[in-house]
Amino acid sequence: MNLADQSLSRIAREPLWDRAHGQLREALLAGRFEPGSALVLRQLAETFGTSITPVRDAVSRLVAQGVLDQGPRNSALVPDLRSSALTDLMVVRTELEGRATREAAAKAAAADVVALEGLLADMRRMIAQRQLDTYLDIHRRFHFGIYALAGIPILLEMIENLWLRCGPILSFVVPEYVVSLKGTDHHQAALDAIRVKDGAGAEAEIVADIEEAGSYLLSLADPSGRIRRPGREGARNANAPGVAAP
Amino acid sequence: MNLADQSLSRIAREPLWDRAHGQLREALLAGRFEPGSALVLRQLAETFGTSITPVRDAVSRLVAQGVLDQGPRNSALVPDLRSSALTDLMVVRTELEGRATREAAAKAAAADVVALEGLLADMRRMIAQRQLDTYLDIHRRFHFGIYALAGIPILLEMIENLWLRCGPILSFVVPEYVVSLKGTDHHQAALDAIRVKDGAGAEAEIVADIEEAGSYLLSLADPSGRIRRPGREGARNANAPGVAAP
DNA sequence: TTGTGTTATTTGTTATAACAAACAACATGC
DNA sequence: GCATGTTGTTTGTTATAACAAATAACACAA
Repeated sequence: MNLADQSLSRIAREPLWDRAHGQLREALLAGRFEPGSALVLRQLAETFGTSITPVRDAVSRLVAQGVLDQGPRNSALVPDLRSSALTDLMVVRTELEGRATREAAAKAAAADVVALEGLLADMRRMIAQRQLDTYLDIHRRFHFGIYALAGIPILLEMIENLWLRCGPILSFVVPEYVVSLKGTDHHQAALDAIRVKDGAGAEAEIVADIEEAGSYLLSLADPSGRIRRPGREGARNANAPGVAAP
Repeated sequence: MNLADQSLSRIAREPLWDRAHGQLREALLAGRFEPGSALVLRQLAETFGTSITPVRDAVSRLVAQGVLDQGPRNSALVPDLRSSALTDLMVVRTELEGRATREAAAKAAAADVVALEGLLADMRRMIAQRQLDTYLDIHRRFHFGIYALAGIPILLEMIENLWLRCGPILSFVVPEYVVSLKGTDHHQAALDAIRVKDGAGAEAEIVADIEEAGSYLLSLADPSGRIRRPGREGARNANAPGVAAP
């Protein structure tokens, strides 16, 4: 055995399609894609500085996951959620995230609760400072921090998939709903319930959190059922804004 | 308008990768792939009579859906379910299929129940005649017939994904468990509950059905947790047996 | 015999080009 | 003027070849 084994770490090889997939995922979750817009392979390939092959791979995986819709001509569209689709999504989310929370309450250690408490404090700070982009990120880490405690990888994977499906409109809650601090009390209450291992209580709070945010989003629907971004400024650029080349 | 509109029907264009994806799906569900075996792109391409491009597309979609595992070198493996993974899968399945059944009971019409009763009769006949391959198929149609009544497309899609994940070992229940008719009473009871719109009762029966079959599969696990096919005859051929060229 | 370096083979990844279907713009004919 | 056919452009699909990483087989030296 030589010195190398102690100081050098494993080199991870990440294919281009994997990086493209990751970037698209993050962009979706941050709401940087306009609902209803089409993802054009050659355009994205140019943005990423690759050929269309890895991009096609990344996009088709997203479609397979149900994160992107497939439009006419097998094109990939950013889902333009309607009221009914959102309602359905909420049914599955409450079911799965509720169950995960219940399991988490049974298994959470004191240290886990402390860590989550820290995230909660961060969330409050981000709102106070109007750092709404990073708020969304920490908020996500808080929820998934709970779900991870359940220790059921497959459950976690499916919940992640559901969030990705909501991705394009998730950020719609920021300007108005989040700033009014409406969700935070449910978060705090859920965490308090987890601390005392009250599984049913924790589940109820998380479900309430999801349904309250869902109701707000539903209230944004226009008569046709399409859910629109509440802000007054126009729609952002449709294709891969903010997605830096790898 | 001319005669053509009345006699000719829409021509559906189905890409090669879509057909490959469909065939792999069916083969998985029928248990024609040996758990733990690797899917080799060039081999499948030759089987299908295409280049590797559409095959790669189909396989990568399956991996993205979590239906296939990814092994070293980004290769695609038929999942070799261990006890813990199966247990986790059962948690999510009972949660989702239970909810779907409850919703179905609330919305089922008399005609729906009649149709399901027919499938149930078919299932009994298939067992009696030892047509176990077609039994599995009708059994699947029975379950999904119920879940479809819930009228929640996203829920249905996720349940389908869960079945695909169990696919490689689903057929393990056939030789011993199914023939003993252990599951059929739950099926009948669930349907009876749906008929009288007893959502909770129907849910309980479906959950019991899933958990009973799950327990049986769990009992097949060897000391390492790997779940083996109960029959005495050796493992079937690893790569795409019975998958006809398109 | 055992450890090590080399080579051949396997297999997923990427780029590229040819292809085909859909759509839009335009021109043509009644 | 409106319907219809034509053409060009856009864009996803497929085949092919070159590539790169991992693995296995083998040869050679200590």
